Amino acid sequence: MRVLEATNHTGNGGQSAAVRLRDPAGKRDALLLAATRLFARQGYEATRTAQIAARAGCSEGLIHRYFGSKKGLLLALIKSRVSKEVVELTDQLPIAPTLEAEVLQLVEWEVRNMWNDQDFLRVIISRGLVEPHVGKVLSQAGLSRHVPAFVQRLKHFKQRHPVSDEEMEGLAQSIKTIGLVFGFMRPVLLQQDRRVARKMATTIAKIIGRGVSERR
Amino acid sequence: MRVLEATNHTGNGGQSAAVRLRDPAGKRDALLLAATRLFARQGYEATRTAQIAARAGCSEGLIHRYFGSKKGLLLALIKSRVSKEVVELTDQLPIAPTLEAEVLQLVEWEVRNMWNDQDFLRVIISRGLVEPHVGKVLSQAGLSRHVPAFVQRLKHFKQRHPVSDEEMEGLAQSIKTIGLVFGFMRPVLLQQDRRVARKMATTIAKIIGRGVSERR
Amino acid sequence: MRVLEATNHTGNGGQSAAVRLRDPAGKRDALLLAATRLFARQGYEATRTAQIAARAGCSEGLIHRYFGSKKGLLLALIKSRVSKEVVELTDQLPIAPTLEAEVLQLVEWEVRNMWNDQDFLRVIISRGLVEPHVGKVLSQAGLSRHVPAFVQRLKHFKQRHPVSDEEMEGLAQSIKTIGLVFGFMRPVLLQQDRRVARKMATTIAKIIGRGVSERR
Amino acid sequence: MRVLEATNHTGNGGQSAAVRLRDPAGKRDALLLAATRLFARQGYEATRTAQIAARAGCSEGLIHRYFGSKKGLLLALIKSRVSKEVVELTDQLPIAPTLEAEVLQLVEWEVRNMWNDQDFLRVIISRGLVEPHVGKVLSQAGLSRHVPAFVQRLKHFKQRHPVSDEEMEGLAQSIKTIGLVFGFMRPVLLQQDRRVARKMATTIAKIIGRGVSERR
DNA sequence: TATGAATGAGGGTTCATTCAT
DNA sequence: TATGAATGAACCCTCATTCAT
Repeated sequence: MRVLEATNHTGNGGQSAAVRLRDPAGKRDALLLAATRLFARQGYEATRTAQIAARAGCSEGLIHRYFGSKKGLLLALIKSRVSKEVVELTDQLPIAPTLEAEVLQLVEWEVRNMWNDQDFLRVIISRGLVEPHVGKVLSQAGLSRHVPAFVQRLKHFKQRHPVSDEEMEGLAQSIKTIGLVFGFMRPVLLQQDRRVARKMATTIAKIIGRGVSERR
Repeated sequence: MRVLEATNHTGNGGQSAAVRLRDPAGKRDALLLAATRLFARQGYEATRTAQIAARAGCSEGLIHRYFGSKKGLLLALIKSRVSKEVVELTDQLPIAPTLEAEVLQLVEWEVRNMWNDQDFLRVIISRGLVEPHVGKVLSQAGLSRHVPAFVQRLKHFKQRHPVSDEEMEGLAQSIKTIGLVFGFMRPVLLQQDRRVARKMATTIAKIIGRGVSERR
Repeated sequence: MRVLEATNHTGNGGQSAAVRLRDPAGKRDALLLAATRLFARQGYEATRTAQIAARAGCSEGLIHRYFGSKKGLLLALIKSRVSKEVVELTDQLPIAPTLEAEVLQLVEWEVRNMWNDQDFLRVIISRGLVEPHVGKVLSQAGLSRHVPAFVQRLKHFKQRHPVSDEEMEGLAQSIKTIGLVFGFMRPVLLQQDRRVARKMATTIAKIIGRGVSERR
Repeated sequence: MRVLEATNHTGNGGQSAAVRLRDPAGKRDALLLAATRLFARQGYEATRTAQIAARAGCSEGLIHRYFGSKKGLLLALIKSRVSKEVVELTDQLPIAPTLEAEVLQLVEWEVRNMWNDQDFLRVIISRGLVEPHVGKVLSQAGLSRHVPAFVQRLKHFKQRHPVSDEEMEGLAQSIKTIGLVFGFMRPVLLQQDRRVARKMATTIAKIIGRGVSERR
């Protein structure tokens, strides 16, 4: 019972389905995809290489040919993810009219992102607790991603709401923090209802928004 | 790469190693302690029962006599921790004069607590990602602990700063959230400098404090 | 949940039941009894010393004090059985009027005996297959027991039915053989219906009886 | 007291031991063969999987790949034996001229067979005493095999020696019984001299033969 | 005498990795 | 290139035996 998650990556649509052998890049990707899912749900150690191969629809030996070892597969998986292009924030998210509204929409965006990235976060958080080397990449790929972009956007409101650089950084970090906790930790780890978590995130976002916009 | 961790952790000073001690409760505790430490640093799967026994200064067989299995040891460890008495908050932390100051001191207290509980958090977070059953206890033992007490304390300021119940809850949750991220996730998982993290927590605490105390 | 098969062996009926400690001979017997039953039903290797102690209502350590080791217990068990007094055959079984009737009643008696001795036979047969030393005692305690007595009884009919010594011996051995197979092997090992087996034994006994009494 | 039993039993003569042979069916058979021998001589429990693998000339892991577990190996061994084709009796054993001679030759044939099957009988008898499920197969594979064929052959003499169906069945069963006791139990279990046992079987066979052929 | 806490050698089994095909 | 049969190191666990109490 093989689950073929590997779809055509070569784009040679006309090829017979039965002769889909010889597709190195496709198998590589299939292995990465299968490993991400399985490592995320069962943990790295509890996942068997045989399982990964089965899910990817190829043989165990290929894991070693392509990635050298099970650990090599894990590292490749993380690397491939980290090097993924950062989506251009402004392209998909216009700046809000007020600072409070901006904080709110950024928090909501983050919460959504963290939820969508849950498989990767599961892998990297559980491994990061054990392998310091892996832990460090979480800064880049998880909790610092977009922070400069956030700061950039928040600066638009500096005129009306003069905020120190320190507070600006704090604000951006809060957004990431809330995203992590209410988009991932609570719904995924604690299995809290997702809507409840999102609601709470919104409430907090409002408090924070008020905290930076209101000045004595 | 096997780390052999000592043999005498029971603190029975100059006693010869060959002596066969008879101390059920002591050995039980020693095993729980050793397991907590090792599970925290290497992960549950990567920790060998032989290692735990060595660190606890007793034989491997005892793990199975007392806890049935390696997994039983993990569960006992979690249970014993969860059932630990919650420290009476007010006893050690007088209520601050202003709401802002209270928020600040609670955040600092939380950050400190999370840091001190890091071994337990490491274990329960990495296991919780894999075993849903374990994940659920984190709600009680980690992220909801003290929340009612926080709310209680914050109500003292209701007169001067009228805050809705929803916001009150959000406020308490923020404190836990900041504690988790800046007391544990950043310094432990991301290996960020502890003082930097604490500083950032303070900054955010101030923003939040202002957010609830200032009203339009 | 201890099964106390050990009843009072000291005969000091007046003793309080609660103070039944200190009864060496009783515990020894209880251990032998428990071991026989368990070795018989589960096999020697699969039986745990803890199980034996529990069934005998005493501690594991006692097995080693009394018998030195688990194997010592097995050997003691066999020895105690072998040295048991052979019941005087004639006391309970009057000689039949004819040779055929005598063969028949001896076969029936043997079949019954083998069935009653099944626990001991189970132990000694399964161990005998593995330990040559143990195997040898089966000759004495199982398949040769009473053979001389059988021959003695059958000689009463020599006058009317002149049978060679060789055939006399063969006749006695047949009786043992039928007893073993239809009193033990078939009902116990093959789980054949006991009455069916007994019936078959009777049929064969008659053929044999005829074989020695009829002469050309 | 560990007995190290060789390494090369596969009969692949001068081949280097380091060569990694690829021969699934061959290894499977080698494991079954090695296991039969070892289980027979030392008992199932006392036989180590490492020992079996060594004797079969392959690795321990293969036992689990092919048979799932040590117990699976035992069951496979029994099954493969039971399903073996029954040799056509008439092909190798012409019917004797008289009933007495026929009984005699069948007994001798059975005694020989039981002796030759001793390894399988050792395994199945000692296991059958412990596992009822296994015990049942002995009926088919041991003590009932050929019984119908015996009856068939004996019917040839019905004209001259009218024998009831019941006696016919008893006669066939006697032959199996004598075969088991004098071909296996006595020489193997009791270590009685084989020739002595065979002689005794012959004597009894004659008595029985006379018992069915002579009529009043 | 009797207990049962403690031991530790050794077992069956798993699984990442290798390599003949 | 791809496979999966074969390996073997190392794990968790069992249990007869020892010994402090």
